[in-house]
Amino acid sequence: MATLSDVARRAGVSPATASRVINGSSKPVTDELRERVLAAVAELQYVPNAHAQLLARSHRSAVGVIVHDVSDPYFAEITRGLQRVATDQGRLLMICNSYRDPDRELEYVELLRGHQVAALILAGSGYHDEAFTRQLNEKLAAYEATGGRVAVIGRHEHSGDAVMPDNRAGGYLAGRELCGLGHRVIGVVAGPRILTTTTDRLAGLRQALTEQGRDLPERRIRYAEFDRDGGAEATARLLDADPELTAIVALNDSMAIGALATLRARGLAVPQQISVVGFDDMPIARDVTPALTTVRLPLVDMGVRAMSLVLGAEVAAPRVEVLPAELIRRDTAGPVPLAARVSAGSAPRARRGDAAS
Amino acid sequence: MATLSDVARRAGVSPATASRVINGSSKPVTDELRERVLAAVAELQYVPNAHAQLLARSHRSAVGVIVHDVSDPYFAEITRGLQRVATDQGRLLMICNSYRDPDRELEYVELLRGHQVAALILAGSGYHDEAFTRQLNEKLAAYEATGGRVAVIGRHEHSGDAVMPDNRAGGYLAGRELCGLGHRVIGVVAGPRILTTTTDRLAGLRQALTEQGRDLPERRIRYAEFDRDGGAEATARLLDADPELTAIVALNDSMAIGALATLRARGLAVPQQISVVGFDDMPIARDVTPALTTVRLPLVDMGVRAMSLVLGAEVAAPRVEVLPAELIRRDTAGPVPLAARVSAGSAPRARRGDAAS
DNA sequence: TCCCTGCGGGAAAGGGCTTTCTCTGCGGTA
DNA sequence: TACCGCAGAGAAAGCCCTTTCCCGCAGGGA
Repeated sequence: MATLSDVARRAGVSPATASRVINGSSKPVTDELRERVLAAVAELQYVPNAHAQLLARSHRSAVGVIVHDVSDPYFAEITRGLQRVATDQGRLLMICNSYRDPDRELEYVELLRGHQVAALILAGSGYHDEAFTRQLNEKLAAYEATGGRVAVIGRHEHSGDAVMPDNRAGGYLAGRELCGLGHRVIGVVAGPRILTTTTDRLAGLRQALTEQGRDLPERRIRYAEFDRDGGAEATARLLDADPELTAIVALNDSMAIGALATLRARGLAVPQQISVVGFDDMPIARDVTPALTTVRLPLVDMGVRAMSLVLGAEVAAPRVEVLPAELIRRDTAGPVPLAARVSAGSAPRARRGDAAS
Repeated sequence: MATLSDVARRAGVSPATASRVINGSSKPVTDELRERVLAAVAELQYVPNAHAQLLARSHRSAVGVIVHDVSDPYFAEITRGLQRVATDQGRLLMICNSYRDPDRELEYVELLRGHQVAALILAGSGYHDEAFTRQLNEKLAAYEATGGRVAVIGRHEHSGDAVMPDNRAGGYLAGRELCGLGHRVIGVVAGPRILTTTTDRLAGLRQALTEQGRDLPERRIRYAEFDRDGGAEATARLLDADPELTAIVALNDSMAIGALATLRARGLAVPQQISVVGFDDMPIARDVTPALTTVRLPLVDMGVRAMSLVLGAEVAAPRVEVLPAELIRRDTAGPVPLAARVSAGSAPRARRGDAAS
């Protein structure tokens, strides 16, 4: 690889001058030398060594991002928002996939710190794990102590800037919608229970049901991976345990799609026999058939906000921006079936009648 | 930020010793010093400066990857394959999204070269653009001249190692399938015509139709963006121009999903009234309703192969691995409707009869 | 006793670039 | 004519590590 001094030698100038020409320094250089340098660069196909540049400049400019998986639509959307702001400000993004492995998350914090990023953004659910949370906070604090900026998206841990989708309110919306449609026996296809996202959404949902005089016993909740196959499998288990289910809330859209697949496989008509509500409103939600009723989160906006926080002026008090959830009514949630409505009261009498029909 | 010499000073050793401890060098260090260094590292929350390390080691280890967009399922799958091999070999991946902008692609080649990557992988369609192709090849050649390895996935440009999905054969399979089902009036929802992927798939499709005595006039092809909305829009235009269409081939699955959306909006039953065949078999293809009949490409495997080529032994002759396409029959392609079969001969007489019915 | 060997540790030389500081030479002013 | 100031170029000092080379010392063999 050609180096800067190769270029300088070839152009018959000092490395300093070559550097100035190449980087468009403010220091003036005569046109003749400039031309010679540029010619040398072209002839040698010279590309500056980024590591050397970064080291010499000791100029923190890149921003580190830790997500579960960029190719997961939830994070893809958030990343789109992050990217938009970063590009506007001429920042490079370093994106790392933790695949929801806490250890890997910790490692990536160090890795990114080592790469001298100007800021760090952690997106995705936090964990109900005391030890991990403490460790993470220590690392983040150490990073902040050296001037690094940190923001989190959708997790509570961090004491500093945060962008929070209103998961709880979203869960509430889903619950209220189904209650309004007359459903009483509602199952939940949930993500891993160690994730705060799962428990937050669940809490909102439970609150809505309670307010409407329904309940949400643990046996109507199935925890699985937060993806399509997890949703399919959890739905199957739910159905096996409780055939009287008239509605399912999936705690994200991927799981909802898995749920729809299982329901289709079992010949259950959606929404005539059973309703489904998803969560997140990822792009594909409108294209499945029937189109998915779901709770929308402003994902791109979340990314935009987080990056703005982290690149904006430093403020003494930590800022927490809560972004609202919104119910998107499409075609997977309908009124409770008549048969189920008859047996609605959970009195044994009604149950028997239902079973006999 | 604490530096190595801070650590060394605190531990009362030389930077050399500190470095050896931290990096687990093969050179032996007494336990006492080791402990002192480790303690200092912990106290100072020391993290090595990655740029300095990379510079000092001058050790090309990372691999650069340029794709259209990692969050596009097509590339997400390929990337999964790349990642798998890279992780096995302890390589870091630097992934860049070109968003199908040739200039950005060129820039990223330089950027990655500057970052001293050991190899470069370009995934995604090439362009019918002489000037760009030449420029790209020059840059790649310059990189290879300095010992860099290069492989491309799904593009013809490069003269070296390549992994090629058999796009042409895939197009052929789609065409043969539809002909076999009796379709005669087949429309194509195509990606941008500047992409070689588009033209390759189209060529295979055209060959199949020709062999079966059908033709594929330009007016039955609509070019649009290679995504959902492009597919939806192109389908609408196609339908407007040619209401007699009984089948649509979408040149990738995203477009196929857009096509299904348009057909649904217009109340056309799939596959009873009109058939649809996609391309790529991305994961969501099985979850749309009806499940998408499509041409599968071994995406993950393509990534695996490419990374293996590039990290494996250097070989004099460039290797080109062609990976086969496979037709996946699901539910969107069915026999041509009876009405259309009657009017199959393009004789005016039959047409009139059809219109009267 | 002497020399050689080998081990544990430090000094110092890069690695390639940026940037400050210094120097030279020229034009302009007193 | 003497001096000042400034423009334009180069010398050199980092930036923070890694790794080679070298040194001192202790132990073992002759």
